[in-house]
Amino acid sequence: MSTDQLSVTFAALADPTRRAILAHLAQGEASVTELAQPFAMSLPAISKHLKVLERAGLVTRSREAQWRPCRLAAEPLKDVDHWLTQYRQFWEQSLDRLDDYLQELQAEEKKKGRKHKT
Amino acid sequence: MSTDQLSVTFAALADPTRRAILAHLAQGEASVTELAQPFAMSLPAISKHLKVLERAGLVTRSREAQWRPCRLAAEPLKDVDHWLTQYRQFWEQSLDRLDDYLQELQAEEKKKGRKHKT
DNA sequence: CAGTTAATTAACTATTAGGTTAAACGTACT
DNA sequence: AGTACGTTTAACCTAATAGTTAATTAACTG
Repeated sequence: MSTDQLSVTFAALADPTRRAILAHLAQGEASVTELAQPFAMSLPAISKHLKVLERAGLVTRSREAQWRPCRLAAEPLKDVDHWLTQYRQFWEQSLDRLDDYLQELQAEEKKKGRKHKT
Repeated sequence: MSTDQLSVTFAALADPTRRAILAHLAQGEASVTELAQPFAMSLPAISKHLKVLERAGLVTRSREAQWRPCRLAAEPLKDVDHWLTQYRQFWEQSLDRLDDYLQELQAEEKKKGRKHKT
């Protein structure tokens, strides 16, 4: 795996379990066992997923007695969002083209309408 | 690797070579050799990267004589953008909090101001 | 038809990812 | 001190990634 920040972030996001964990954390802090609960997967597996998320900077952890509560950290997602901006025109553009097309259709309809009226 | 669309897309993006290829294609259509040119990497390696991008739906290809020109397809990026929306509040929120803080400071300033006036 | 150019496929190698079970660690409870 | 709870580490397995070189396919060119 590449080690640049964006690659590490994308790699971390390329797993449904990890994305589900992030979604859970979006609701607020949670312990490892809590996070593991929805999955048919051993605790060490979840622990590894968390480590991946942590290395990507998407999760931070504190210590509280024997628990290691996890929190969402959104900065890398912000970076992804920023990276996306250079491509946004490509789907907005096609919407614009669809818009153009629809407007053209409407214009056509108007013409026909006029024709029918005359 | 997981086979759901989003995982496949993120995995495809988790490589700097592939992201550079996308950036190149954002400038317009290009052949495999053209795309390979900036990299110190064999052609088959690029071919494989292109296949990954193609499977993720990020690139489409046509045939033109012995060339197989590649084009950017942005739909999966749109999906990523959409997925991100559920997290946008997390970095906008912190800006809001900064906003709140600044407003509080201002309010404080006003109070002081009033005090001085009275 | 022979040769050249563009790209892919095949076969191989090394590394990493994602999972397992079993053992160890750290803290709290009695 | 001993036990229970929450979590991580160790050791291992399998499959997938990312790269290589060599051979192959496909289309144009003289």
